[in-house]
Amino acid sequence: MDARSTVPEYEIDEPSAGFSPIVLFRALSDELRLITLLLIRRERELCVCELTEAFEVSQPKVSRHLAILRDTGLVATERRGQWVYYSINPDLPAWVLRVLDETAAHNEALIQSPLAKLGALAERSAPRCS
Amino acid sequence: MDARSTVPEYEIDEPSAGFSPIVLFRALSDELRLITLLLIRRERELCVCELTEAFEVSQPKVSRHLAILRDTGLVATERRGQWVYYSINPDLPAWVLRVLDETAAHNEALIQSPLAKLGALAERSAPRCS
DNA sequence: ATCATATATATGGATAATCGAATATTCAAT
DNA sequence: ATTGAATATTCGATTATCCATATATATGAT
Repeated sequence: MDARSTVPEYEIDEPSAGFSPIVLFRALSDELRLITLLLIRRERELCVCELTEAFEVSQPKVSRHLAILRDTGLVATERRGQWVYYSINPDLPAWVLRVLDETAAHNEALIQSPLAKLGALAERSAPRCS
Repeated sequence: MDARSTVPEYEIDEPSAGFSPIVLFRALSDELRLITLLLIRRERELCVCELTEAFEVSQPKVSRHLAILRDTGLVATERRGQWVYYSINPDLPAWVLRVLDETAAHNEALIQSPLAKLGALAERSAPRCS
């Protein structure tokens, strides 16, 4: 019996080792997580407060989903001052990147609204948090 | 508040209309479903009893997951005699096909075991059920 | 040290996903 | 019509997921 195939809960064995597609798809199967990821991909990097603003949801909610994306290995974090910036994990396997590319290219409407709320801030150097 | 974004439970509004990535990824986030889909993609078409054999799991379990794949719009069914054959939905959006291609190409190990149990039956004309 | 801001985590409850087992349904053949 | 094989569905129970709320940690400034 191979029925013991219990998919782990967002934990990955090694930091960037084998990238299980099940773990990947499970991480992408939540709307807020998927949009968050696509938004980060689009904006290069975003901090928690910016995402909280863009989505108009509670900060713990954003933080929790970001933690899942991080544990899955999809995003990397960098603390700068009091802010934590999330970006696409540079060590992401190429095929995963292509999956994200396809998803982003054909679902632009997904990030439309939060992107508008972020404002055209491609050139910002400090987070636009309150 | 846009917290009312409750992702429906494997039901899709129109048969092959807009293909929500969240619904897609949710369908792919179960191991048995993903492997089933990749196996069907690889073998062109498979009936329930073949899959039941390949996975060594109960028939209702296979059937249930196949129903989810069908409701999601990923697979199509065709009844021939007493058997129901499942195949990749020919109307699948191209980007979804590419996601499946990438996943299949870089996770061949996933279907290795069930594929072996199926045996080399590329030329079979009748299902290899019991 | 204290305070304010940004971020992370813990707790409990509600909802959803999954399973095994039992039962229906469908078709083909007799 | 009855039987048998293939497939589908229902049921109750278990488990996983998600949320809101509250609280904890971390950083920077005073």
